[in-house]
This record gives sequence, structure tokens and C-alpha cells, in this order.
Amino acid sequence: MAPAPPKTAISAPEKLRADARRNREKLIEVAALAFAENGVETSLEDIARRAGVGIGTLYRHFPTREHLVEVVYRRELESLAAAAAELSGKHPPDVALKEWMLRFVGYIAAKRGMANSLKILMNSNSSLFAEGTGIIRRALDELLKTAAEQGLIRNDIETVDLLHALSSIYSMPDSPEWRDRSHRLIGLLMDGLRRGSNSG
Amino acid sequence: MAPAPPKTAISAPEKLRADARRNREKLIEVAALAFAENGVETSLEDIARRAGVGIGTLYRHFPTREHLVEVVYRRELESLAAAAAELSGKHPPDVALKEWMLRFVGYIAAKRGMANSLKILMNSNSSLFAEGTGIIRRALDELLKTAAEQGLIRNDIETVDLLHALSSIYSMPDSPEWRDRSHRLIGLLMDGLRRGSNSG
DNA sequence: CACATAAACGGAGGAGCCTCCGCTTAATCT
DNA sequence: AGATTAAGCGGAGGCTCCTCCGTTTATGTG
Repeated sequence: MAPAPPKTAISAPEKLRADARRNREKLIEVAALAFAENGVETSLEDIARRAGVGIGTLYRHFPTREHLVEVVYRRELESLAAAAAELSGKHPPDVALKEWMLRFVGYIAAKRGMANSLKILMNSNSSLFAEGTGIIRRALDELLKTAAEQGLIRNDIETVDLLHALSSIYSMPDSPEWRDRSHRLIGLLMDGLRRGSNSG
Repeated sequence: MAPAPPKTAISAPEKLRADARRNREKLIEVAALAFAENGVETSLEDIARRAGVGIGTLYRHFPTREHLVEVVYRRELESLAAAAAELSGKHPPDVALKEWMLRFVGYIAAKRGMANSLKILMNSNSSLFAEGTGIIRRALDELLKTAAEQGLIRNDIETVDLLHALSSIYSMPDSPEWRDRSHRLIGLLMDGLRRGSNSG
């Protein structure tokens, strides 16, 4: 029996010709927009068109719709995680934490419309989901640790619990007030986090 | 809030024009064959063609592929259940029971190839699955009861346990011997069932 | 039987999926 | 720089999906 090839090609661009890499990036970029606008059911031909490449090129890079969705999804999570480090460099730890939570919540809210499609994806590739939450958890973990070390927040908080609290806005009705609500939620959480810290 | 309409139109043909009913029946019949041959992914246009109707007619009767699959699936289970009564009329209870088990096993085996598609269907409409197992369970229940009453088999057997034992061939590799194996399995089960009966 | 009419038919058409393969071009070699 | 070549491109083409609507027909009525 031949050894099974890896089940998912985890977006390993490696050695691509310059034009190929350009097209690939452009496709991911356009796809991210399109998915956000119209959900993961958006026509692939449309994405190719908007990216200015032929449909054949799209399919060469991403053999199935799922491949493309997966890469886009991973990108977004990674950039969300990267934002944590970036914010840490620009703000005091507690402010960085709050800012990041705001971004997180915004990201989650944007995904609300495609809940169904996402669930299907997660179902068919649950390792992706596990990986995704791992990435995010580590980012938040780092933010919490830094803030706690400087005594700006308490240090007895479980990262996953906070993550869970934040994720609750996912199930919020799609009203125009979601932004206000989520801001209040984050304010509340920050208050709770500061309570009991050295400085509180 | 308006009362939600029934989620699945449980194949209620009711008052259809004669030609409409004919077409509907023909479509179901052809679809059953096609699904058995090529799985539930068979082209719907092909099914319409083979049934001698236009594609529009197919879609009028079955708005989605799932509707069609559901109706076919239910038909098959119902006819399997009906076979129980029929066999009871033709054979002594224990023979009827054995015959029916053979049919059941044959039916299950036929579905093995489309395990994946079926799982998807079940997922999206689990009440259908529940109903299906209910129908079958009742049929087997009746067979067991009759045979037990006449002292041909023991009476301390749980229907669901027997059903479970029979279903095990579902996971049998698709070898050419599956028929022999399933016959041996049924022989074994029958022996077990007779053991401890009044006549044994 | 003939007529009216609502029910049902059916297939053209627009859109998307995905593959295949002749053409283009970036990268490499001399 | 020019030649070589394989990596990459892209869109035509074959297929399916599903809708829409002009045409046909079953059926109840006079």
C-alpha cells in the first residue's frame, strides 16, 4: 500500500514562480472580501474574475472550494493573532488587551452571517478548527500574561473562560446595536479583570 | 409570530391530477434505481430523462435533491416493513422471521456504498432517520412476538438488540463473500433465538 | 360532447462547476 | 543577450443545476 499523501495541503506556497505567487495572493485577498460579502457560497468564477485571473488558475491553486475557504480562514485568524503582538508593542498591556478584544469581537461578529457555512466546514475538517482556536488562545494567553505580570489585571483568569465570554456575542441577534453591546461587554470584562489586581 | 410550516413535506401526494401522480411515481421508481446504481449524487437531469419527463417536472415534485432522496429512502423502508406482514402470511413465524432478516441484511448491504451520502442526509434530517428505524423496529417486533407466542423462539430478546446485531454487516468489507457471511450470521442468530424456546 | 380553466408539463436559458490542453512567460543556462 | 524549458496561465467546452413561463392536458360542468 502506498503511503497516503497528507490530507490537507496546509497552504505551503514554498517555491512558486513569481507570477504564480502573485496570483495566489491576489486570489486569497479577493476571496476573503468575497466571502465576507456574500458568504462562502460565492461563485468561484466571480472570485477569479475579480482577481483578474482565469478560472483555471484558481482551480490550480485551490483544487476545491474548501481549500480556498480554509486558507482564507487561517489567514484571518493568523492576522488576528499577529495583532496581539503588534498592539502589545504600541500600548500598555491592559490597553492592548482591551483593544485586541475589540478586534476579536468584530471579527466574530462579521462571521455571524455565515454561521451555517462555517459549521459545515468545521465538520468536514475539525482539525482546522482545533488549530484555529489554538492560535487564538495562545495570542490571548500572551496578552493576559503580560498584563498580569505588570499587575494591571488579576492573574487567576483562565484564558479559555475569557475567550468563551467573548465568543458569546456570536449568538447575539444581528441588531444595529451589536457594536455598543459588545463594547459594553468588553468594558465589563475589563472591569472584572482589573478588580483584584495589585493596583486595584 | 406565525406558526412555522412543517419542516418536511412528508410525501403527501393527496389530490394530484392523474398524469401528475403517474409522473411522480415513475420518478420515484427511476430515482430508486439510479441512486442504487450511482449513489445519491446521480444527475437529476438524468433521472428526469430516464423517467421520460422534463426536468421541470422533476423539480416541481421534488424541489431539492434531498426531497427526492428522502421519499425514495422512506419508500424502501416501508416496503421492507411491509414484507414482514407479507412473509408472515406465507410462512410459519420462524421461517418468516429468518426470511425477513435475509431481506433486511440485503437491503443494508446495498446501502453500504453510499454510506457517506446517507450520513449527510441523516445529519440534515435526523427525524427522518428516527422515523425510519421506528418503522423497521416495529416490523421486526411483530415478527418476534408472533414467533415467540407460538413457542418457536425464546421470548426474552430485545428487538433493538437483534436489529443491532443484524446491522453489523453494514460495516463488513465489501468482499464477494458478504452474502455467505450474512447468511451464516443469520443462521447463528436463528439458532440462538430457538435455543430456550418451548420446543427446544 | 364541447368548452373552460386550472393544473401540470417541459425545455430553453443563464449561471456555476471543473477539466483539459495549447499558449505564454519566468527562470535558468550558455 | 539569446535560447531553452518547464511552470504556469486561461478560457473554451461539457456537464449539471434550477427557474421561468409559454404550451399542453385532465377534469368538472353545461
